[in-house]
Amino acid sequence: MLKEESNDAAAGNSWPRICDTCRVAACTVYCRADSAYLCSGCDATIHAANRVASRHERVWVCEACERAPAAFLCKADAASLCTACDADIHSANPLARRHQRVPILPISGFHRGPPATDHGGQIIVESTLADTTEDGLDEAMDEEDEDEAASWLLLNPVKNSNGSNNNNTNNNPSNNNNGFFFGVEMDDYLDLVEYNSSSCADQNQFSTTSATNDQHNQYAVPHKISYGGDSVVPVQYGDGKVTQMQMQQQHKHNFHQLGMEYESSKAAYSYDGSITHTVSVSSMDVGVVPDSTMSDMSVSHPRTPKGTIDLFNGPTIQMPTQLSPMDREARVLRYREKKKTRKFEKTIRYASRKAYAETRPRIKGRFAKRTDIEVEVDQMFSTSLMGETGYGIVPSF
DNA sequence: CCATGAAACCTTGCCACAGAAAAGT
DNA sequence: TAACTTTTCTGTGGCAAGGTTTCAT
Repeated sequence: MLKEESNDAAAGNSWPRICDTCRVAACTVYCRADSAYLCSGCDATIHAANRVASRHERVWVCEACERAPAAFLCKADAASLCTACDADIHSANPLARRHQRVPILPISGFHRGPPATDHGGQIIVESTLADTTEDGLDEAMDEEDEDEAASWLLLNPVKNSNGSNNNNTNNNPSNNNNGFFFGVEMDDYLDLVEYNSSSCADQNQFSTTSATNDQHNQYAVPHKISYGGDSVVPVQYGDGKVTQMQMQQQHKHNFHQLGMEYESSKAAYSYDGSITHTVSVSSMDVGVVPDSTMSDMSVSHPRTPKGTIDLFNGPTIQMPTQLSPMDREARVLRYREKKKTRKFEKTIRYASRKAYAETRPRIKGRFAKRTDIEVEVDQMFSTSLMGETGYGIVPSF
């Protein structure tokens, strides 16, 4: 099975293979026409340059070794794997052998953002026209966006001082958090990490000055690189429409981004700089909080004890106290870009775990212990299935 | 227009277990 | 230092309980 959350590769430019073009970022795709390994940004730049370039066939780099072009897509893991890794991983144990794999399809056209697979395991290629269809609506919402975006710019001292968007009852004047805790998300949308880059010499590639919108898109949605190997499986429900629940979540996400007003939240923060151990992220939050953010945090910080968030280890993010008009405009623009790419679908990070969870016996919704008989039956089933097909198939329900 | 109760909706915690990562030898 | 073993921790889905919001009266 694939390794989980190994961020080592992302830390300190120790990627197995870097982009052949910029040489500052990890490669994510391999262009067959150019025989080049490219990062997302360079891939977008190069292959959006002209029609000929856009026809170059590319494949994702193997998510396991991150060195070779992917040859197979494992449906169970939703992972793109090279031939060697595929053989290695799927010969590890009988369960892994049951994973269904299909030859990976090349990417063509101009794709933007991270790899995503649909239900059929095919790569979703975003059209450059996608944005233009939103323009009308986007313009209509510009004014609203402006206000909303402004509310996100908590660094605005007026906003902070009047408390209109902050129910924080802590009146301690020395408290400079002002939403910084909750800025785990805010950070993602406003790229405050960039302000940290100057004080943190060993920042990863995201702090490079050539941050394009494409790179921002990497933050906005889970990306395979963030997990250093295992896959991300976006989940859509039913006909793919955003559910009411998701809409509400978005609403809360928009207006209670800082968690100050979200009363039902279980997160128990204390504003004197400590966090209690009851921080809880619901399953819905998984889709709301970009995982890349979480992984970014873990890039430089080792795993913390269960139930804690280690926000105070490591370098302190320096918050600018004033924003110039240009800074503000840039932030609003970036905010809008990310708003377009927000995804509220629940993200399944480990499809194999999902498969296990779905097969697991339950009592009133809770997982229950498997009896010996059930284990035996399961083993018999898997053995006979593998005997018949040679390849294992993860059962679908 | 306000108060009250009911209904609908939403959030959270719980459970077992495979597997990844860390820690120990 | 490498190899191996043990321990710790995470993520997964369905249900129930309890909290919140909405609506009718």
